[in-house]
Amino acid sequence: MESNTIFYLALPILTAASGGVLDPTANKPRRCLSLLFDIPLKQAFVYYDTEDGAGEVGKRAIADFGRREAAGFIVACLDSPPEGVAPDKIKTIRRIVDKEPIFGQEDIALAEWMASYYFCSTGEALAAMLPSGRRAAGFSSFVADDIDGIAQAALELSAGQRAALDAIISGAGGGVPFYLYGITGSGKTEVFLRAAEFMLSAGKSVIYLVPEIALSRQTAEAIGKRFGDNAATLHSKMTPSQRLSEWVRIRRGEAQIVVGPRSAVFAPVKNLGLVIIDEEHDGSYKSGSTPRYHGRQVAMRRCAVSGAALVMGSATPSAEAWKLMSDGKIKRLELNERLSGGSIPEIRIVSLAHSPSCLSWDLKQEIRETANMGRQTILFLNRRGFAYFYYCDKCGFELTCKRCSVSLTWHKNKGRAVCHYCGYEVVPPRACPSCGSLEAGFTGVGTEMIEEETRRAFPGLRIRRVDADTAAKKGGLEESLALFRAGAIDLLLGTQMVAKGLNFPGVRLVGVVLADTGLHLPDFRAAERTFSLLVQVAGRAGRYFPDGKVLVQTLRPQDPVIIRACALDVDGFFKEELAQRQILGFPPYSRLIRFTLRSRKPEKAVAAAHRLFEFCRRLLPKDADMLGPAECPIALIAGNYRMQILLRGGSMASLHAAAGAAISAYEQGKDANVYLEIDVDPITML
DNA sequence: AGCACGCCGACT
DNA sequence: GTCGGCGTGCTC
Repeated sequence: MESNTIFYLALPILTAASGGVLDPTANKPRRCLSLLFDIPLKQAFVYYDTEDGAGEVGKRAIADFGRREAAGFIVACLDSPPEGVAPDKIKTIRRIVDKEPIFGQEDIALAEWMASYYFCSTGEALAAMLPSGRRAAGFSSFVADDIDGIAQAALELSAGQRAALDAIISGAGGGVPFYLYGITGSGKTEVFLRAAEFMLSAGKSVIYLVPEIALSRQTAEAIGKRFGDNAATLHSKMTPSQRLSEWVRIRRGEAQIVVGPRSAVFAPVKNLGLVIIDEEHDGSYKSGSTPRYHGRQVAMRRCAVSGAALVMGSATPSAEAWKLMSDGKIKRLELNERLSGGSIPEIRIVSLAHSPSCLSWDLKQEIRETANMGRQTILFLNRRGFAYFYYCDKCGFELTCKRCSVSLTWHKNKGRAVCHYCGYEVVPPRACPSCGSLEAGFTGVGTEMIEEETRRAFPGLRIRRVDADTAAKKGGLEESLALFRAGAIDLLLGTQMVAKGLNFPGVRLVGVVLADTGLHLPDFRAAERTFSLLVQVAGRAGRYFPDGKVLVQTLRPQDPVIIRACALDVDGFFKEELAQRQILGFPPYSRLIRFTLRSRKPEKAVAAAHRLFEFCRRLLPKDADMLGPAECPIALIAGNYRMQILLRGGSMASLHAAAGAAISAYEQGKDANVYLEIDVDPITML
């Protein structure tokens, strides 16, 4: 502020009598604070501390920053202004926010590690570590609450559970993470909870990570029942101030077990002994905005630094975890008995090829039968909106990129099908390249369309659709689920969100409307996601309704992914999938760094992408290559055109170093109107 | 990132 | 004549 200068110039005359300029301490160097802000600038800003010298490392401070006021994180205290900063430019802190530091030295070290690994600023990393710092934006995930199972300890453990628990608490891994692998209902949760109880009794703290959607108030309550005041939860329905008060409780050491989504990995627990990652495969562990960290990666770092144990678990591990288990870098603990009594339901594959409707005759028949029995149906669509892909109705042929093995996406304005990994494009063939049929082209399905058809086919049924739009209204999803549980709805239709209804006692039939929609996404993880989703649906469904049925509709009943998912053949799936990944050079056989360049002007984004590409090309290690530059699958978002470059290498260390060098070179003389986004270990590439 | 300054197009 | 678009530059 200019007024500051004026104020100081005017001050001596007014205050000379009371000390002011004549004060002998006036020339003494003043104590300075180094602040980091939650902005993409990788630079600290120096301020004078307040008169009382309340500034301390780890506290937040409000300061005049540019033309506004902002809260910064104090990361250093200095006895005098540092060289290189003009002393007359230094302003004084407005006020100190915290009575006690909210970050310790180890937290700042973790933020610095995040900043270097994820190419963000340390200030952004610190902000992400606070409960109310950034909005926790969760996406797809899949866990039906097992409230009773959490609240009450099982009386006796199975042999498998006992063995797994013993391995974990004896520290048999010697620093190697554990993986609890077992079908739904095999009692993973109980092992997690017992391991947690053991750590607590040993005076150590526990962080229990769950997917975003799993963290309802009910789950939190069940955990509270089991652990009492010892537990802190950070769920999505909490207000920022509630989260902060939980945070403070944890930091004071009043809660030793913290349950929460990915951001809970930063919980400021004392004496961390164990981190649990439930449903390890879940995509919501990866942050979708800066800093784009992966909860699992941060957990591994925290555990490595602190010596804490790490235990993950899922019925459908990620391909990364599966490979690490095969290589012996993660210790696999297998649970293969089904404890909860439920049996695997009948899972039937129904072909939807040549069907004029998206509800097959078989599915309609089963819906009718279920309704006649007075029972309920769930129709499940694994992708919302419309997914367009080239498909031959006659032979099932699908147009994919030869280099990347992902579906090509239809570009109406270009009149071409484009690969969003490498940029390859073709004019879609008029006739099917495989069988010559003319019944080939771009097709798609969506929830609205299915709702319409279902209502037409079953005018007597009480049908409810839940998706992102309807659930966005407050209580929309909860209300629908409550009505469904109460039997006031006969058929529930929707995306992932309906999963919580899978274990309701009235449900008899689960119909997966189109199992292969996900398979057509331009993403090398498409098969993995589809597989995981189907196995989870089948597993959950069979848990509580032994007479239940699962009908899986697909355009490709012969697809091995679909067949293996319906047979719950996890080993078979990964054997083939990993072989495929190895051939194509995708993770887990390589590591990826993704650059996204966005700009108002398409040509600027393109030019910037090519400039960055050149730097990368010159700096890339020998075991690395690049895909792109290509348009992003969603090329235009909010008026910004987006281009992407994918770096792919054998080791993250060398790839990361090259990426860092390329970014620095690119930043010199870059176009101000192009924004570069960096995603290390990306999991979605839309 | 956010915010102000500054310079060119369609409106009360 | 002005309101308002977004390109440019800066933040101790």
